Amino acid sequence: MTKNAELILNIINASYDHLTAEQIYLRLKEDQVKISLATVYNSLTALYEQGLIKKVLVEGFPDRYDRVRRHDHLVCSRCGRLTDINLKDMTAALQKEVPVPVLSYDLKISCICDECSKKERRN
Amino acid sequence: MTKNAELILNIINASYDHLTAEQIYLRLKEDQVKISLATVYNSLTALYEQGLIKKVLVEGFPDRYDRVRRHDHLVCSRCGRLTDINLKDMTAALQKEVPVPVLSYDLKISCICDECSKKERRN
DNA sequence: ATACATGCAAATCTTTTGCAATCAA
DNA sequence: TTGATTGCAAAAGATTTGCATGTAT
Repeated sequence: MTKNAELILNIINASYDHLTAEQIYLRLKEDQVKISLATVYNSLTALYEQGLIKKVLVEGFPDRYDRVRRHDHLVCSRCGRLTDINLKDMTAALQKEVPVPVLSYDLKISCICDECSKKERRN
Repeated sequence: MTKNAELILNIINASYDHLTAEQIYLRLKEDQVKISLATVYNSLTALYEQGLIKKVLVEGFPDRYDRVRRHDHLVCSRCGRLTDINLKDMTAALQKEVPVPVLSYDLKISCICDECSKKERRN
């Protein structure tokens, strides 16, 4: 684990913001860390392959990075905002329906976030 | 709805294969349809915006296109293969846990497909 | 005639890679 | 010294776009 990778892992684990590679890069620069975007990407890939972080893919947005602790997501269908939600683990229930071993699952719930709701009510 | 868009919609609705834009393009060419890849992409975007098809995003794979009828997916974590699975609609149950209206949800179950299981047992 | 659909090539965006320079053990 | 890490710039892959041309009503 390189020092840079550790910094990046800390940022991800300390934030609920589902940051993109570029946002992580900018945050590091703000903190006066001398690093390139390529190194951010490479470190993210390494962390991902070690299972230390997760990726969240949403149509129309660059990959966002996330903690590994199990949780689900609300996705705003207007602005793409991701919000964590802690639902009960469904692995066992899903396993009853699936003919092969369930390794994990990914649940995204589509909704309209408060901010976008307000915006729409104004118009 | 243009003739090309209709052809593409028919391909998607007639296949369980979760085709990529390029695969759709190749399938059309096989059928002697004169069309460009750009038009395939443009038509897919139009169909998607009209809510007539869905996209399936999986890490490391180009977008794949799918029917709109509600169903969930098994995703092979080795080869990326997508398999439809018909689980009970969970919208009502999720709504009880979520403080904003649930528009829809997307559930991907990670597993290892039969073919990859066999391959691994051989080695 | 008008508006839309098409195809091509170029542009875009995100991410990955080759490689030389640098750093750390 | 040796091997890993870094940064840069270039490449890559997927998708979108500008624009001139073609098509259908």
